[in-house]
Parts: sequence; C-alpha cells; structure tokens
Amino acid sequence: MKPNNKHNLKSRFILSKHGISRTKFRIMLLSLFFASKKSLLIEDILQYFNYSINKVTVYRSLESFEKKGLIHKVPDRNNFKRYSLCKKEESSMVSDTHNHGHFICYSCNQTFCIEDVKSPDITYLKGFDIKELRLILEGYCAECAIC
Amino acid sequence: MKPNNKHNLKSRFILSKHGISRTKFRIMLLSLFFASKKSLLIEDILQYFNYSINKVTVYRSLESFEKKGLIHKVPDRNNFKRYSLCKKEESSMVSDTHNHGHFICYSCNQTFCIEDVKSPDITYLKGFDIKELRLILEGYCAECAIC
DNA sequence: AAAATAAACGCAAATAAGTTGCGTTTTTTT
DNA sequence: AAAAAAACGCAACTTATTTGCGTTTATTTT
Repeated sequence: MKPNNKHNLKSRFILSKHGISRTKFRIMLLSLFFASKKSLLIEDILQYFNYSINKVTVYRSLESFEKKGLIHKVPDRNNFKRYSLCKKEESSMVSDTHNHGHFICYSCNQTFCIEDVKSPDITYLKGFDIKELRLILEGYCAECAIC
Repeated sequence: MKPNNKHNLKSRFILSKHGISRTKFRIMLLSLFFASKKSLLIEDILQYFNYSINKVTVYRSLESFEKKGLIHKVPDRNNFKRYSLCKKEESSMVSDTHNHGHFICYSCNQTFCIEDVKSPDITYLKGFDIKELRLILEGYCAECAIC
C-alpha cells in the first residue's frame, strides 16, 4: 500500500509533536511506515526511494525516529536490522524497561508488535533484575499460513 | 574459570560425537565455552587466544558449532553477536522450531539459557504459524544485582 | 602405519553495514 | 527576513563478516 495524503498529514503531525524537522524526506519516510505494515530493512527504504536518498540520511532519520519512540529496531533471524513502526506511538524511549515483542512473517515481512510481554517465570531467575526484554517470533502470519 | 582437563576431555568427546575435527584450537575453544558461563563475543575469543588465532578460523569454528547445535547465537542489545553454550547439548539444529531464550547480564555477561519458552497467548496471533521464538532478557543477574 | 581423503587453517582480499566529519541546504525560531 | 538549529549529501573511515585458495592437520582407508 502506497502512502496517501492521510499518512502524509499524520506524519507531519507526529514529526512536529516529537520535535523532528519536517523535511520532505522524513515526512515521506514516516508515511511509508504508516502505509506499510511491514518492517523495513535499510535496503527496502533505499530501494523505495530509488536510491535517490543518501543512506547516511536514512540511518540518521531512523535513529531519530527510534530515539523518539516512533519505530523499533527488530533484529531478524539473520541479524539484519529491521525497523518497525510502534503500535502505540510511544511518548519516548526514556522509560528504562522495555517489554517489547515482535512477530515477523517469513513470507510477507509484515511485522506485528506485541505489547507488554511478560518475562517467563523461571525459578533460577529469582533475584535477577531484568531491565529489558526482547521477544521475536517468526513464522507465517495468518494470511501467509494458508498459502 | 579456566578450562581444565575435564573440559578438555568433554570437548573431545562432544566434537567427535558431532563429527567435528578435533583440532587443537577447536578443542580449546569448546573447552573455553565449558569453562565460562559467559556468552562470548568474537572479540573475547580472539583476546583469550592472544590474537594468535586467525579470526576467520574463529568464525568458521563457531559456525560449525552452531550448525551442530552446540552453541547459540544471541544478539545483544547492541546487536553484537554473542555466542553461548547450549544448556542441553542439542542433537542438532534440524528441528524446525526453536523456542529459545537467553538472559544476558549487563555487568558480568553471564548468559543463562531459558529452555522451552512459551509464546505469549495473544489473540491476534491466532492462525499464525510460529516457527521460531527468540527471547532475550537483559539486566543484572542475582550476583551483580546486589552490588 | 602409510597413503588417500576430508576437514580445518591462515592469509589476503572482497563485501557489507554502519559511522564520522564537514561544508551546504532546509527548516524552525526569533 | 535574519539568525539559529536541524537535516542533508558526499567522501572517507571503521568494523564485521565472507570468500577463495594454497597449505596444514586430522580422519579414514588400505
């Protein structure tokens, strides 16, 4: 799905709200995330913009979005960094503890956020101070599982 | 803890069992994993061997160990690849579904395997075919939490 | 145990991902 | 509209990982 005007307006609004400059590129990039449910690789993004945008710019934009809690970095099974829109646009990454999970579809790369994942209740983790939890599920999403 | 003779013998046995050549280096490397509960970075390993071993060799050995299910690759929060001994020496990676978790201590890097992690029971994952689960917990282990 | 075969090693070089510095352009603030 | 701040693009750099290939070491076969 291509970004439409609604995505564009939303992006402008969100960028302002988070104090990120509304450059043409950043608006389009955030719109792309809104339009696509997929998690994106740097490469996907470069391709989408027909390599007309410098990759440094992409890296810096993603970094900025991530710092403001708009997107998440999700390493996939090949340890590639995928970037995925946060379901709830988070206030900021300031909070110390992240309990975030993601499902990535092998086939279509659609990525689903899983909020508030609980740590498994393991005896030998008693006394542990768990600061961060990352859960990554991979497989086939409902649609792709049928095929 | 430094590898001792017991680790050495165990390594030799395990390597044979999995059809991996028992070279001096591979025996020492696997022994290192047995002696250390920490997960190791490539850099840790190079350092341990005083950079006397070629890093390509390290990469290839780890790859081989991983293929045979002796160790796991655990990406930490900086997306660095850490290698961690499997708790149960697994028969092989042939099995299609991995449900593996790890806890990595921020402070001492000790790494704990968490076996058979269950997928959270999320409604919108109904119909999903989950093939792979990775859970990474980070924080302070019981010992380091006290300090 | 020696010869043949296969696996592992080391070196050099290639590829790829991500980062940094800096001068220029665009956006935001005043 | 001017000044300040943020974002951009380019070139170059660093770091991680991979590949090819000739040599060495381990394993299998005779």
